[in-house]
Amino acid sequence: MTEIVNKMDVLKSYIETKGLKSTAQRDYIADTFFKTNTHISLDELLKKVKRKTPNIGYATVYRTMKLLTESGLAIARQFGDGQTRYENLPEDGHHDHIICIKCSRIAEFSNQKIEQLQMEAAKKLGFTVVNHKLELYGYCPDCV
Amino acid sequence: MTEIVNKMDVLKSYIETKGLKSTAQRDYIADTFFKTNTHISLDELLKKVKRKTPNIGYATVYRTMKLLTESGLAIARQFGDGQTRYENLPEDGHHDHIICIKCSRIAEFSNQKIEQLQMEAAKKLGFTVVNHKLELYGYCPDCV
DNA sequence: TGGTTAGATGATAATAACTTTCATTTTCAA
DNA sequence: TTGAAAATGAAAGTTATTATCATCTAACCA
Repeated sequence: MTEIVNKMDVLKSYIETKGLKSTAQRDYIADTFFKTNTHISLDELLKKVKRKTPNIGYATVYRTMKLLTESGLAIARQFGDGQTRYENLPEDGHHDHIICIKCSRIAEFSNQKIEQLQMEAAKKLGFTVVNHKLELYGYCPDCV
Repeated sequence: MTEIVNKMDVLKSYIETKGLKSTAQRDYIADTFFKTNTHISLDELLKKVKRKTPNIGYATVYRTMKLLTESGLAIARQFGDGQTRYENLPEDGHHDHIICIKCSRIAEFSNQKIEQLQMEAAKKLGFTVVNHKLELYGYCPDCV
């Protein structure tokens, strides 16, 4: 609950900083997204939003998610199915994904040791890491 | 040199197994791709191929890369620029990528310890890993 | 070897996802 | 309140990918 309020506040302040205006549509789309746990696509989010407000258009959802991505409140990801999927900013820090190649189920995990080794590997090449993406592909317990 | 011959042989046997026919166009596209070190897009590969055989069409390049991907000789990747890029099957085992978010330079690295930790993390969730993708994003030595 | 046929090709059309445009509506600071 | 700036929704435009279709060609066989 406090989570949702906080994200909304972050969004509000981002909007204010950028000199944008707040609208009912954007608020509702953002709120709906913030309450989502899955990696949602634009079409899926649009469908969800339309249940209560049928007159919202695809473009508005698109623009809202673009804004949320810019502000760091959403993360855009490509899992290889040809669609961009949006993920909520995790409260408890970064996590990685493991995707079942049979049923498409996505589980999450995080491993501090891996992160550390990544940093070290990058450093060796003279790179500075600001972000990373780790995806494992395999079979989930139900599909093995 | 032997590398290219081997990959061609693998392709030939894959074609035979599947009951397909061999063609000059496909051979030339595959050969060109095998000699490529970069993560090449369809358009880039088409351009390369057209230098010697201008009458080859996009569709043939597309279909050839699809075939190479199916046969495991190429790896399709999405680095987030909206295009699928194809990478040669590495001789020396799997590697990961580190991408400069300023100049787009892509460096490669591999770390056995990371791979091992991935396996362990997956196992904890009951998953079996068959593949993975690790990308670090940051600044390269020239762009820091 | 020539005929047959299933696969391959190249041009083009069709999709699908994403992005932009534009007329209109809404927000909000003065 | 009002007017400039931003937002919206519908629709059009892009871009990359995939499918279609009329030939063409490889490869097997009589």
